Parts: sequence; C-alpha cells; structure tokens
Amino acid sequence: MSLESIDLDAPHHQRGPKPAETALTRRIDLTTLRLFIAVCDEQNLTRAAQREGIAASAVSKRMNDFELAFGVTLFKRLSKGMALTPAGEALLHHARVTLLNVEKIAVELSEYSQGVRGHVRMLANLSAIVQFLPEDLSAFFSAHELLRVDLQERPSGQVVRGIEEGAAAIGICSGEAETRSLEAFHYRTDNLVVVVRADHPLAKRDHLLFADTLDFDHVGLHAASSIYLRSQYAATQAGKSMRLRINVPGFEAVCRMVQANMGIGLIPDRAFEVVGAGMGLRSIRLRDEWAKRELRIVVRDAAHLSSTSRLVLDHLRAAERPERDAVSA
Amino acid sequence: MSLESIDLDAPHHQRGPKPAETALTRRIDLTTLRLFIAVCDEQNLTRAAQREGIAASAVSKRMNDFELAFGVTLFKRLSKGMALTPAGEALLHHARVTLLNVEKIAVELSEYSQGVRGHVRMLANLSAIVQFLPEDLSAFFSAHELLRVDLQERPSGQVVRGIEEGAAAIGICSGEAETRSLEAFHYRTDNLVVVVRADHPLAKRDHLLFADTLDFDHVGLHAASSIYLRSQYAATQAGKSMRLRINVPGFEAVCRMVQANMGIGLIPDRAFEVVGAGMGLRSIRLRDEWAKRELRIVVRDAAHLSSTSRLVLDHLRAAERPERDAVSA
DNA sequence: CTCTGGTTAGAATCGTTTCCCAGAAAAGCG
DNA sequence: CGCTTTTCTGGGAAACGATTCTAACCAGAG
Repeated sequence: MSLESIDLDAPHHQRGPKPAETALTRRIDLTTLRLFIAVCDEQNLTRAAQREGIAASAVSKRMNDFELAFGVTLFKRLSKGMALTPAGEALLHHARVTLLNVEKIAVELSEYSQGVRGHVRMLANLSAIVQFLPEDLSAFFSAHELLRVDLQERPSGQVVRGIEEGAAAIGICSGEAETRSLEAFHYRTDNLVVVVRADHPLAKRDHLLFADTLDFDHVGLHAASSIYLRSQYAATQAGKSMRLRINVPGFEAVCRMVQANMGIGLIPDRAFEVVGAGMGLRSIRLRDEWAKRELRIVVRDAAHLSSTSRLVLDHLRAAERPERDAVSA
Repeated sequence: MSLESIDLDAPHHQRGPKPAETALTRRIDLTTLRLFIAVCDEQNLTRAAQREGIAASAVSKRMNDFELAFGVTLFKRLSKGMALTPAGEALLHHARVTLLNVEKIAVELSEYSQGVRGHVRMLANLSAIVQFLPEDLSAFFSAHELLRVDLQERPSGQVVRGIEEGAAAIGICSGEAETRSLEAFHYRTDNLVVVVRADHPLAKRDHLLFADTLDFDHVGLHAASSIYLRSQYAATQAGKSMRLRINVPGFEAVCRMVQANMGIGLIPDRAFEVVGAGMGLRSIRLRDEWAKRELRIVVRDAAHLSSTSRLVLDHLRAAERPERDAVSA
C-alpha cells in the first residue's frame, strides 16, 4: 500500500458511474453530520441532543444507523460518555468543512434573496488589493449596487493556481507570475518607491537607483512576495547585498517599521499613498526599469465567463485607460 | 405545524447566535444539492430526473421548494429547459464543493470499514517529499499496514499556514520558515549539491564553494522555493550575481535542464540521488555552511494530537537517528 | 442502590415520492 | 397558416418511508 495513499486525483470520466460509492454517498445527510459534530463537541449524546433540540434516542439511532451503514465504529461508548475512534476523528474533520460549506451556501443565497444579483469570486495579490482594487471595485459597485465580490489575498503564484482549479473566477497577479494555461490581460502598472523617515539621509532625493539604497538597512516584505524576490534579485545584479533587518507581512507594517527607524522600505507608489501618507514618511521614486511593474488579470476562459464575472472583468480592464491612455475616439 | 412552531421551552442558551442562519442552513440537504447539480448539468429537469432515477415532478418540487425557502430564483424556466441565474451559478459552485467533500467522507469511511485503522493528513515541501518521505513513510506503513496518509505538496510557507488552519495535522517545512505558534521538531538535514554535466569544467571537483559556481549559468527552481531564495541571498552575500537562464518547477526538471546544457543546478543531495542519478550528471557537494539545511516537522499541538498522528510524528522524529546518532543501548 | 448516560420499542407524525394530469411553448406537418 | 405532436415544467392526492417522540430498559461508577 506504500504511497498509493498519496492523493492521486485521477480525473475520472465526466460523471463516471460510481458503483458502490454512490450508494454510500446517499446515506450521508447533513442532519446526521450536524448531530455527529454536536456529539463530538459535547462528548455526550444526551447533552448533544438537548443542544440540537431533539430527543436523545433519535440521536442515538442516527449514530447507530450511520455506523451500521458504513460498517464503522465512530465512538467508543464509555460509561462517562462517548469518545471518538480514529474513524470518528476522520469523519469529524470532513463533517466540519462540509457544514461550513453549507453555511456559506445559506449566507450567499440569503444575500441573493435580499436583492443581490450576482457574485464573483476573486483572488488577488497584496499589491492589487492595497493599491487599485478598493477604488476600482467601489467604482464598480456604484454602477452595480447589487453585485458582490468575494476577494481573497494570495501570493501571485497561488492566485494562478486558484484560478486554474476553479476556486475563483478572476485573479490578479504579478506580471512575472507564470500564467500557464490561463488567459491574461493587462491590469495596471505601478512603480516601486523607497520609503524613508523624513530625517533619513536619502529623504531629500527626488529619485533613486535601487543600488543607491543598498548602503542602508532594509525592511523587507515576507519572503514569498514578488517585491521581496525582485529586489533581492536586483541587489544581486548590482553586485551588492541587501541588509535586511526584518521581514514583515504587509505594506503598512513596512511603513511602521520604517517609522520606528528599523530601516528603509520598498513598496509600490500607490501603496505608499494609501497606507504610508499620514505617517510622516517620505517616498522616493525608483528609476530602475524593473521598479515599474505590471499587474495582470487572469481568467480561465474569458469566453465562458459568467455574465457577472464578465462585467467585473470588463470593468477592471477598462479601469486604467482614463488615467493613462487617452482613448482615441 | 411546521418544525418552527414546535418551540417548546428548550432554552438553548448554549450557542444560538445564528437565529435566522441556522434555520436556513437546515433547509439545505444533500439530495437537493445533488438534484440541483444534475439539473444544471443537463439543463433539463426531465433528463436530470431520469439520470437520478426519480420522478420529474419530485425534482421540480424540490427545486421550487428550495427557491421558495430562500426567496431566490435559481433557474430561468425556458421552454427548452432550465437555465441558471446568477444565484444559481453561485449555488452550483458551492454545491459542487460540498458534494465533493461528502464523497471524500464516503471514501474515507469505506476505507475504515475495510480495516484501515487511522488517517493522517500531511503537508510537506518538495525537498521532504522527494528526499525522505517516500522511505520514511513506506517504513512506517510496513509497521502499520492499516494506516493511511494523505500527503500534499506545498511551499514551506503554505505548509505552516495549512497546519495552523487545521487543514492537516502534520507538516514538514524548511527550517527557515517561520513556525509562529506551531510546535516544531527537527526532522532531517540535507546538503545542497551542484548538478553539472559530466563535461562541465566543474565536473571533476570534489567539493565547491557556492561562490565558485557564480561564473556559470544557473538553472533555478521556481521563485517561491527556499532553495532559490537562499541561493539568491548567498550570491548577494558573496558580492556577485547569479546568472539565471531559467526557472523550473521541480528537481527533476532542474536535472533535465542541466542535461540539456542550460546551465548548472542546485538541489539537495538526496534529491540528486533519487531523480538525477541515471541522467549521466555529476553532483558536487557545496561546502558553504548554509548549504546544510534543516527540515522541520510542525504540528499545532503535539500533546493533543490524535493517536494516529502521534504514531506518524514519533516515527518521523525517530527516523533520522539510526543513520546519524548511534542509539546508546 | 442511585446517578449518569446510552439504547431499544412502538406509536405518531412528518416529509417525500409517485402517479396522473394540466398548461405552455416549440416543432413538425398538411 | 393552423393544427397536432412533442417536450417540458408544475400541481394535487394518496401511499410509502423515514424520523421523531415518549417511556421504559440497561449498564457501569461511585
């Protein structure tokens, strides 16, 4: 049985007939799962029954029937209550995530019942979320009040993966991330700036080359961030090293650290305007070519996007033009 | 008299913070979700009913009741069949995920019914999976035939996150990853080696300093990998730059690229033995101190681990000793 | 023997399915 | 063009099946 158990997700045929599996799948129902969780929580069938507002005997029957149906013992019946077996623990984990999912369904559908007309799941990296999405999405919402967006932050690589797997419809990632089989569109460009205290030797400069900053301590973003990766690489190219005092998660944290005199930071220009403006810090534009970065929109298949997602996609794609390219018409 | 009206005493102070939500959650059941998916797939209620082996009117009723319960329209009823509304699409997505989960439950419980005694979910980084886990786990399975392990590959940072969130019980990540609130144990150490073609100028060397390799083109791992990060940093420290021709995902791909004369590669020693041995390549040990790396086991709370997970944890922790530390007995 | 906690039995109840049919909209056909 | 046929979704009554309830029973610990 060696490594067979390592998750091999063989893509079965469309809806292959699952001979015995289907029969068992049908014997699972949410009420049973809910009760099962209650019993696990309380380690006591009677209390679980009270909590769920149902007779204890009914709970007992459900648990027994379930065990019988699967030929599995979920609990050890002790005189003091019920204790999970390993099989029970396995079930508990899956039951929890399943019910969590069901709650999501209820919440989302309730929103629709209260007038929401569409839902779009999005993944985006930090730069996009901090700099552009708030305004773009709020502009979008003012035109489409009844739409909702579920936005989650992920590093660019995970964004691509999430879109590929269908976890979300629209993703925004760094232009350097491999988009593999996905369709990609230009979204925005930003420019990295150096963040320094007002009393820093570099504070009076108008613009800089990254190499000029390498004589000072740096505050870095977390290691998976593309800014961190890119600046490390640039330091290497310059034949110098970057003196990192600390790595923090998020642009605001970078600014705080800069404020606390831990070093200088490197963040996108718009991010500085948003999170660092009121902190008495200075931002200095980087002239290096790589400091001008692209953010891209990725989708699995633009042609088959849901109408709602398409609205969002079109809006995001159109968002930049008024600011930079004059529309020729 | 529906169930709501039978609200006799039952003071549920326990946890009733979801007044309306709970009620709605209870109106969702898996049969309805399954039927709903069938209707979406077929875009036709009658065919969906046939496929599920049930009367069409029953399906119709379920769909209508469901829509009524949530005050939502899921389908546009066309004369040619049923077409999803945005609300329907949202539901479809979640319904698919939920049913997939339920199938996992059925599969896993079936395994238990066929004798499996325990299940452990693991996350590990690539280095661990390629180098050590196959042997360690297979040794483990030969001692515990009736246990199962679900192993998924993730970059070290995501491993930590997954363990924190309870997505898995045991994680293995780079020693450099921040383990935050997790408990961490030593797992193994490996040593990076330089992979070169047999006809490469460095091929005859017995050992190297990383700095010696910087005059040659490199084949890099994907940007999130700790090897890539670490070697970039080392190049910086050495005051040189690393000339990267290409980044690839996986040790075998690195070796293939080296074979194809794209440059030299940097991978762990054991990984070379496993994936690069038969490719006519040479591996040269790196003497740099940082090239000796640690892999760590992380868990959320070793004291409260399930008995099955504990077996795995103990096995993994004990795995290295026979090779390095002689047991004093 | 008493308390806690789980299980069983039988009756009442509730929900679901089925069957049959109606209405509505295309599609086929003279 | 009008008529019939097909296809599809919805509605109602009866039958069936599953779940629940009450009440009693059982088993171990203190």
